[in-house]
Amino acid sequence: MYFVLLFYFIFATPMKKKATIHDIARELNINASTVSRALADSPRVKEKTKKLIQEKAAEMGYSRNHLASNLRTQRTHTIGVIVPNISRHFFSTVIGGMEEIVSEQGYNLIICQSHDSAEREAQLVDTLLANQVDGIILSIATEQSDGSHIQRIEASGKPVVFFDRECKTIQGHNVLIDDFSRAYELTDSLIQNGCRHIVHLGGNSEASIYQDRLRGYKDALEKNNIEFQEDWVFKSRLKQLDGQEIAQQLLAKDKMPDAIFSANDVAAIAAMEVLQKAGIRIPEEIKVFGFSGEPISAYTSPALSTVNQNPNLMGQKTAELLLDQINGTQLPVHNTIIPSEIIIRQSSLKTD
Amino acid sequence: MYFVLLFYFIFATPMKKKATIHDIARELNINASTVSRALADSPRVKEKTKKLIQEKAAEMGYSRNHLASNLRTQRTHTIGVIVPNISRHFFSTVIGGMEEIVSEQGYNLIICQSHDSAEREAQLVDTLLANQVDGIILSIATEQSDGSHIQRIEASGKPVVFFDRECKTIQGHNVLIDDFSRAYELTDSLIQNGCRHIVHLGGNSEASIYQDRLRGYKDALEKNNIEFQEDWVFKSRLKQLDGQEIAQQLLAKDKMPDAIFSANDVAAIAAMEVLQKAGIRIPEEIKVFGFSGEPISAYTSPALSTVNQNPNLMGQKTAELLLDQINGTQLPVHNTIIPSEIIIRQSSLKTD
DNA sequence: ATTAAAAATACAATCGATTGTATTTTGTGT
DNA sequence: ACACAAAATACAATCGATTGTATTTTTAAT
Repeated sequence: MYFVLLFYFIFATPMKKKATIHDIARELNINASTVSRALADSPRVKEKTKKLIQEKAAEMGYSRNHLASNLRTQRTHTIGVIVPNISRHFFSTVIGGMEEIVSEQGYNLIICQSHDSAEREAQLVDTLLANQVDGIILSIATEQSDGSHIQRIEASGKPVVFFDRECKTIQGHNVLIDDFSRAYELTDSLIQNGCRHIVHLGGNSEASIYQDRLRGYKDALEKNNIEFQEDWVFKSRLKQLDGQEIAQQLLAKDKMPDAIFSANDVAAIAAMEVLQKAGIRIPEEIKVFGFSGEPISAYTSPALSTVNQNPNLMGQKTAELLLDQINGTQLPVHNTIIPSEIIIRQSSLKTD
Repeated sequence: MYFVLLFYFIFATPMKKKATIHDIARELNINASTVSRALADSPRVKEKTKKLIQEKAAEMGYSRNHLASNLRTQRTHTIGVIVPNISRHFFSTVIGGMEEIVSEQGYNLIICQSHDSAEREAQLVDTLLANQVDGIILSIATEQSDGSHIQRIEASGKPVVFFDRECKTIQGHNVLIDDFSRAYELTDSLIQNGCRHIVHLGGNSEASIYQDRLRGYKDALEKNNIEFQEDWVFKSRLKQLDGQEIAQQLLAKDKMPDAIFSANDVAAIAAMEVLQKAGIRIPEEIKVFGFSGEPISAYTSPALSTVNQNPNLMGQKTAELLLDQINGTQLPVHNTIIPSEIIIRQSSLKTD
């Protein structure tokens, strides 16, 4: 037995026991509650003993155990964030914006990726709730789901804010851009530049953003007296491969479109490359318009027209809204619209 | 008093008290410890009562409180990650790789940004330690520091792995690429393509990666009998603005260089744009080589030569190494080198 | 039926900090 | 010096789950 202890101390020395308030209390012949109050700078402790305790704490390398503190106070100062994919520029920028806001108030973010899987998203929600986060920020997976995990958040009473993808399962705060208007504007811009046969690369039709972009497209066609054609719409996950495949399909057709409106930049760029390799000139023969404002879009040749979604601002607003809820400033549930604008570049311009 | 309670229940209804193991125990006239064991599927509980308990738990919507559990077990299954900036493609991809690995073993990541400030980094380290993370992954800020916060990690006995930026403060695991060799190779490649006057845009000279890239550059010059000139090296933070300013400085000189080796892509692209706007043709008059493999580099015109750092793999290896340490598989401290390769594109090619 | 062994469950301490209440100490006025 | 209020500190319960030990119940063997 002693042998084992010896063994333990020799080989596991890094495992130093951290000092607790009780250790400090013992050293000073004082009660732990006083130590706790002193370290919290409570007026209930005499200045002199406060100083004594704080010095001893520093000397012993004390650091408050947040687990214990959080358990007692029922607050963790931690916010759970679930996004489809952290390495997409849009999302990492949104998160950057959130971080700016929450860190000012001493909050931390736990960031998780759903990879657009509803099942994983549900898992993550449960983990976050079990970890007692103070609130959840969620960009819902495009994959269809019964929304039961969303209801679990609601049942927990924890504040939640949705961004980018609107939540229809429960009444909650959504921070969005006006996908419909931007889609309308960009489609209209293509038409003004002479396009009459505009193909749309759309995303999962369960997701509100893709529904709205499609609606904007349809509406612009209608207003310009262009008949909407079902087979001009290609639905996919809008990954690089999807863009490439759809471009191939277009190349195989008798009649090529004179424009492509892709619901994201990744697919737009992929399609553009395939078309160009096949000898098609952009924007002369086909104009292309993307969506989501990836930084790459400025560097493609020709530069890709797209939509700036102000992701940093979106992150800030989302975080502010959540903190307001956490702090009890009960705001009426509503949707916040973040300003956005279409960016017209070479790829969609008229050429004479 | 009752009135206050009434008020509370009417207006704060979302605040539902979650069921605890004690609640379940009370309902079943059983002891909480048995409930705890049943939910952990311990063999010490009869199958019949286990089922009873699990059903009741489900019925009451029970969910384990990780705070309490973590406090007792002294493990949080949470890993703290500190990176300079989450929205840089390299880092978000590294994090993606980490997440793939740790989520398999039921771990979560707390992701923080240091913005390359040593002070903020130190703060974050303390917060993470106070939150009792099971380990820390760190890409050290380039800003100089006394390294005291690194020593605090060591003192805590918590496992730590460094990646991308080597830690010289303490002996620890580092996951790196061979910056020296890649810098050597790319400089040599420029020389083979006829360049004799190669300017280097370097980063903070405290950071090992920038030291090594500079060394590779110097070494390649020396091996090719080209005299190293101090004023060919421009040190900066390698942001967009830095690249632009340095390009302006170059334009103002009597004799322009015939190549630029930038220690990152952002500065390389910024410089390239300024030079091109001034009428200089790339790669005909000046060849440019970047570093870090930003996706944008493939889309600039001309496409930018760069170095692929395999960030996803780097994240995976880093996470594996940390988990090994957490799980007690004590590996000897060492540096892990992730394969990397130079990507030669249009911007650095010889033109005849 | 008796009893030892094995199985199942109950008890109680613990993790570390917080906080309402009780107690002791200090200070003031007379 | 005494009473009394105010200030400072101590006590003890609590947050919710875990776990070593003690106790009760069940099973099996004689």
